[in-house]
Amino acid sequence: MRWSRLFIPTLRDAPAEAEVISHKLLLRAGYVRQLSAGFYCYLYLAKRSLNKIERIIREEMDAIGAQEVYTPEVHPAELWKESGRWDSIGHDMFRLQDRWGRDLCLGMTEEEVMTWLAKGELRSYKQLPQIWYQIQAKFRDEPRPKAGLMRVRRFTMKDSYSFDLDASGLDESYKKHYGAYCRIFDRCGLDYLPVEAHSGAMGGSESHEFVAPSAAGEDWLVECADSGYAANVEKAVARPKPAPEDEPDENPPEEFDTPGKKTIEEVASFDGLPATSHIKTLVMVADGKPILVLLRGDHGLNEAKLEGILQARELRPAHPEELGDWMGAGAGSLGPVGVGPKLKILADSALEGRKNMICGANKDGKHLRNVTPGRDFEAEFVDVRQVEDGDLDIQSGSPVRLRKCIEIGHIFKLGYRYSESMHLRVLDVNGKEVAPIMGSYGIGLERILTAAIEQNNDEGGMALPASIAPFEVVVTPVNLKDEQQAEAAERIYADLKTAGIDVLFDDRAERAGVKFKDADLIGIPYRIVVGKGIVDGNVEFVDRASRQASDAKLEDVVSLLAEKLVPTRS
RNA sequence: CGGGGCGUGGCGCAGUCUGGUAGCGCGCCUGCUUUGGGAGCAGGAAGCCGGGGGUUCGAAUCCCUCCGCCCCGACCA
Repeated sequence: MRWSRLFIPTLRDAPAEAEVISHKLLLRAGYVRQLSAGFYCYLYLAKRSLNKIERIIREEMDAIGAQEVYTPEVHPAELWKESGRWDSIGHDMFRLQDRWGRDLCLGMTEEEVMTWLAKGELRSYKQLPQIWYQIQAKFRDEPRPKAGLMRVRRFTMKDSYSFDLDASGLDESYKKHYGAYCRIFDRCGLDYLPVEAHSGAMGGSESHEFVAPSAAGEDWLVECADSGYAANVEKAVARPKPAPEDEPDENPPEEFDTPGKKTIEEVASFDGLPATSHIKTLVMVADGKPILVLLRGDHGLNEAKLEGILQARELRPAHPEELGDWMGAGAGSLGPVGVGPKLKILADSALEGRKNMICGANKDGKHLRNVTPGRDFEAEFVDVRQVEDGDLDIQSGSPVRLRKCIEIGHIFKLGYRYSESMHLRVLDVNGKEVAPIMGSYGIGLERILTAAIEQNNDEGGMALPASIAPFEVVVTPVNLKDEQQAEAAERIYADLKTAGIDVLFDDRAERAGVKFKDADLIGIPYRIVVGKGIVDGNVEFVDRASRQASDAKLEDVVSLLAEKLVPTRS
């Protein structure tokens, strides 16, 4: 394409609304423009790049035998009522009504529609397994869209769904996706890794997230270099840093005054014991029912774990009034002694076997000392602790590390949740009705672009991997008024096109500096500069990412580039 | 939803405190010169100062109200 005819509105200054690097560069490089919060227009360059990502995904999905389909973005409410998610999802779902007042929603994921489709058509085990996928807009009314394309209200998703006769079949489908996802992200040139993940509102047993480490990410990845362990922090387990030995005495609990001391830190510095000797008492409300959750004073609650243990749909901290009603004291003076069996008490496993700890007395301004779990209160011990940097890995015993990352894909074993709730059945080999077992698998296309930019940029702009850059190479004549340069540049452009290379020809009547700056900004991986050297038959070949430049013969440059592109094309 | 910030030509900003009829840089258009890392000179176009209401002789500026955008938190497949 000839740059002079294209709409690539680059900016010298980043608009003030942009904070993260990828957002700034997407705007500056003329990739996107924002329509309103969480809604973006994709301009020519972004669309080209997304098309390439789409193509890679399509090739790899087709390669595992998945079949591409397309379902409507607007869904009738009935389907979502059938699965129960019309009520459980809440404000994240865009809802609307048609002219007759019938409830509809915009698709945020497609388990319901795909299960409906399967229900109408699948009759026999002989038709299984099936994997159906689509690449389509998804809508989620995020409470806070942010960071450019990172968290938006309309995005493009590759979503696929597998239907198998039994668990081992699902294993197969799951493995196929796992492999396809690795190949997709490899081909997109991302630094990424699969991690064990929390299956959240999707339900189901096994789940992996594919994450791209990046400071701009919103998720935390827990990893251990020695064992290779990697998990989302929502799911991660590790051994906590040990607490000092407890006092061995066998004294009963004793109340003492702690006027105005509310946080663990305040109480600890008041009573002189370390935070690890305190019990943090939280009152959570799970589907309307109060639960007491206990943690070591220096630990934090992992709500995802708790939600999983309780199988709760909705989990929230208790309101201050509720604390008064249930506990007789406010936050900062709560404790488990004397509370059971009225309230269910869950204690984090780090409290198991501990003695003589300090907790709130359920009287404002008072705490108890010499509190021993198991003796002074009964609790069920569970893992509800949020893993922290420096905790010890279960396998290797080495410290784990926390890193921020961007979630780019997620695969779930759904089990029978949707086939049961929506009554999907096929006949098995004995002529008996059975529910197929399902999996669902998603990739966010814009997240791939965002992660690629976050991972590949410098002060000059983006340096996208060749496989997903909008163009593979830009041809830059330094001075178009120089006939020899103009002619050579035209010829290289034509030859590159003939060779099937995705080439952008910067034929604009701009000075060389402007062209270089723009080419760097929009992130084209290779640049061929046609300048004064052309009198000796030389052009310059520049690698965007490394900024390394070398001379090449005019007649060699096309094959030189073609060779470099080979690994990016498979 | 709670807290904070912002809204002035396409982009970045000043002007608002102390009311007097809008300015700077970049970009854009025309011409000439220039041509290897965002050129120079000359000329030019472009703004209901987010919307509405009020105060005032007079409002970008003061008051009320609504809207939008960004950040932190809550939330989040």
